[in-house]
Amino acid sequence: MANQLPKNYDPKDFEKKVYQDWLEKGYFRAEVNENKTPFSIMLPPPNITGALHLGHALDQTIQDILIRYKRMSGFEALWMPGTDHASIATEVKVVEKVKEEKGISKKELGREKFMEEAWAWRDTYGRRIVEQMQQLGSSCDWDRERFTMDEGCSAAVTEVFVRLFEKGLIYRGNRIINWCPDCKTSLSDAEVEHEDKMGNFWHVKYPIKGEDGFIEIATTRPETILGDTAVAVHPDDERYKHLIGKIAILPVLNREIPIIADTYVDPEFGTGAVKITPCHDPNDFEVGVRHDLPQIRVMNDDASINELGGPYVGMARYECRKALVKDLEELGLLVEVKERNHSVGHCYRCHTAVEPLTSEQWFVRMEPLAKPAIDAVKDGSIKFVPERFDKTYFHWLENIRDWCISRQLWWGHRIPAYYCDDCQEITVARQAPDACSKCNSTNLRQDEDALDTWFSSALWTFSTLGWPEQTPELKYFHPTDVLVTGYDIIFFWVVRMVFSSLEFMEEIPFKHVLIHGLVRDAQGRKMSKSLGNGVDPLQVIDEFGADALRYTLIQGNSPGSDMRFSQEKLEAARNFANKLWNATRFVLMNLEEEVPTMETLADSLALEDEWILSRLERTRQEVTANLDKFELGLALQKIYDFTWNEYCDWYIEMTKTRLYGDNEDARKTAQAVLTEVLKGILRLLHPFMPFITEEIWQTLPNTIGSVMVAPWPKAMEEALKPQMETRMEHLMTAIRNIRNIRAEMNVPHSVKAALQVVAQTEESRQIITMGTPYLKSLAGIADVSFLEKEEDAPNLAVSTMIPGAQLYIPLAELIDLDKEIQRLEKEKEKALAEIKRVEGKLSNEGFMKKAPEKLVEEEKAKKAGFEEMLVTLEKRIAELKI
RNA sequence: GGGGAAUUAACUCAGCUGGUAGAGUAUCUCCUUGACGUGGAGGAAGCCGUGGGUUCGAGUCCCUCAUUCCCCACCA
Repeated sequence: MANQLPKNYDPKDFEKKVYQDWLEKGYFRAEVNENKTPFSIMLPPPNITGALHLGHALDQTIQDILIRYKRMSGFEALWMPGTDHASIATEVKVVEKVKEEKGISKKELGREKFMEEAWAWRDTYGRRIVEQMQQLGSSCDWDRERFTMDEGCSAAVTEVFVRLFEKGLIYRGNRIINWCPDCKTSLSDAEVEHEDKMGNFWHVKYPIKGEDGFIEIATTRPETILGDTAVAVHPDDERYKHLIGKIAILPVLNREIPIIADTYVDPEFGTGAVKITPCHDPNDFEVGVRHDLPQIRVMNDDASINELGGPYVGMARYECRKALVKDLEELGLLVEVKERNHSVGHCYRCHTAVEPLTSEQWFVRMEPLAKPAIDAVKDGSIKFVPERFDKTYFHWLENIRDWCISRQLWWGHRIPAYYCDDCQEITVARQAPDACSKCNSTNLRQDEDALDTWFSSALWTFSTLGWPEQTPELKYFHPTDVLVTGYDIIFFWVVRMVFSSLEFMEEIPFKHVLIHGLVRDAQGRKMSKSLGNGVDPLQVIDEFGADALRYTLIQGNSPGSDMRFSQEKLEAARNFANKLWNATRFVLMNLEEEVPTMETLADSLALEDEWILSRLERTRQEVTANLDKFELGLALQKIYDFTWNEYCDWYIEMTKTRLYGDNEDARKTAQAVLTEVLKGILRLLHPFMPFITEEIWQTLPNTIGSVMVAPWPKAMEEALKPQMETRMEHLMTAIRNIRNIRAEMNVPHSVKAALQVVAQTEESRQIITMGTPYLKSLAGIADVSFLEKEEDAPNLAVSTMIPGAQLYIPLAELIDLDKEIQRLEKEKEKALAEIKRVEGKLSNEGFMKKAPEKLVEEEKAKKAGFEEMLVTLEKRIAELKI
């Protein structure tokens, strides 16, 4: 007897060991191998800020399935892992840590020391994330692990910056940007989340200089009044035409500001007169440029009011708002306050309300880069799965504005720009220059700012493969095959990878973008810290195992849509693993020392052997097709159905007669097929549930090495046996019907019935003959006999049928006649309904003319079948009624 | 304001290119049959959101409406 497994499936017994074994054997390693076709996926690098959550688990499970599937299919499969420095998020965390441990600010600590702290953080948390990924079973090539701030990635970042600068696609300028007063840094448009909030709409009147009148404006942010440098009206607005060119007096500050005409103003909106604050509103900034208005920025970096804010200096922005509104009221200049729904931008990291303000920053000119990125998707070079996400992608790129890439942070790639203190020249260079390129001064300062995190992740597909060097890896593995990510970061990342790769590699970064949804809690809510409904993947793994977690995340999930995560689903997944585990135990305990392979069988295959092998091949075909179309949920469902419903519920049960019988050849054949099909299941299931499949694989005879590197099952057209499948279907129908009758008649288990069969066709006779052992073992039949003529059929019996044969079970002493008549009447109703339905179709001229011939034939055959059934039923009922 | 998605059995969701509706969970009945009670056998349960259209035929394609959700947007 071969190996044994413990009675209950307990993943804790082996998951760690199995993973360790894979690692040691180097199975995750991918090399440049010209004899194989490459297949590569770049892991979206998790942030080093924290722990893995279920979203990561989903993201990585999908990638691991694809990678394992391709690896088994003979590709040189590279899954490149890594982590992201997450500039803002990490800096905030490290600042907090420093404050807590040392009681000082980052400025007090100094740049150098601060960076040391941040690197220490990276070491700790970067390591932790890798460990977590390994628990999940992720088969990344860890030898190639990268970090967005490692030497190579940093060199790529500098190279890209310099090249874009030289090409005129990066520039420095004083523009309106999004400012987070809490993180104290600028943000790109993508990093701002807009939220609709109920707020006030304050109507304020500004006096007109030298006149008695006023001009009334409306604002949702009164504190920005301090920075007003004009009032604008529409040039055609009759109400205000006479005021154009006059001077308004800014309340409280008493600054004189012009009343100007600009078509930007919508006369229908608000009062039709707009306060213009060039430093604190993007539109006003444009108006200001057009009219050459002064720029007065009234806020500090923490959004408090600066010295230009007159009496409000030092106040926080909302404090100032309150005070100013009060003052306006006292001055009699506040006309009214209306309630108004408007959208307020928030920082995507700390959720503080973002302040638009002017600031000196670095930008990437987007228009020339966006165009080729749009084309790459339009011409089908890059495909989104599901397709609809290309709309999101196009919309974003078609409306894109220049990308603000500088951040007022230390943790990140420092901008390679050097300022000359003497002549103010800016030198952008790959290496710190010794002297100013213009005046040769050595009074140079490097820009203090760091780059947007996404600037470096945009290069991820090629910076990780050695770019700007033309390494063999880069040539071999790029473009990558699939990018797997959530729909929430299409803007942040996908878009930027595409234009970066097109610009610098002159090719697409990936061929497919597989988009998945969010993992929500059982009530469908987003998982979040504040709700406290987050689920820790490690805890799930601890309780149910990584395989069950992976199963839960994939089962019933279709690309692009969100999913709910619940305890019940985990239990179902665990139960499936347990089922497979026990099926294996069954196989193992029935094997003998020598197990023949499929090639060395002495006996011919039985009906159920051919059937299960045919079904396995069909399943293989479907699963492979599904995987190729990224339909992972469907693929898994099919493996599940085959394993549980066909292999366990039918095939295993049917082999028992041979396994426990005296015929050694038949016994060995059953053993061989049981093992063979189980191996097939393990290989198909391995990408989804790597641990249990490996653990089981190792216990089976005639396996070499690991299931992880076993070949994906090859096509075996010759295994398809449609006739056997049909025969089995009929036999299964017979067995089910008899079981059904027994259940309805409440026949005790101990009572074995005789079965008498009237077979009209040779085929049905064969099915019953071949199926006799199974009718006995699975349907509680004592013996089977054939009747020559229908007239010989017993009267006091229950009956059922399969195509071509009537089956009688004489249970005279047990059956309730009325009940049986009732049962038959019900069947008759069903048959009548079916005949009616089919007749309807067949008498439909259109159907007969236009439907495919095959379908018409099928319907005709069905009709004949039901009519035959009806005749038999009617006869039976008549007989019983006597 | 623009775009997208969802609406299928009590619950959570599948359902590819149109051909008589599926799974898991829950529920009901029975079963300690030599892998598994994390199990086995059987059952009940669906006008596939509304109204129209295309078609011989629509859960599946097109339009309308309703409800819910998501994304985008410089409505001062």
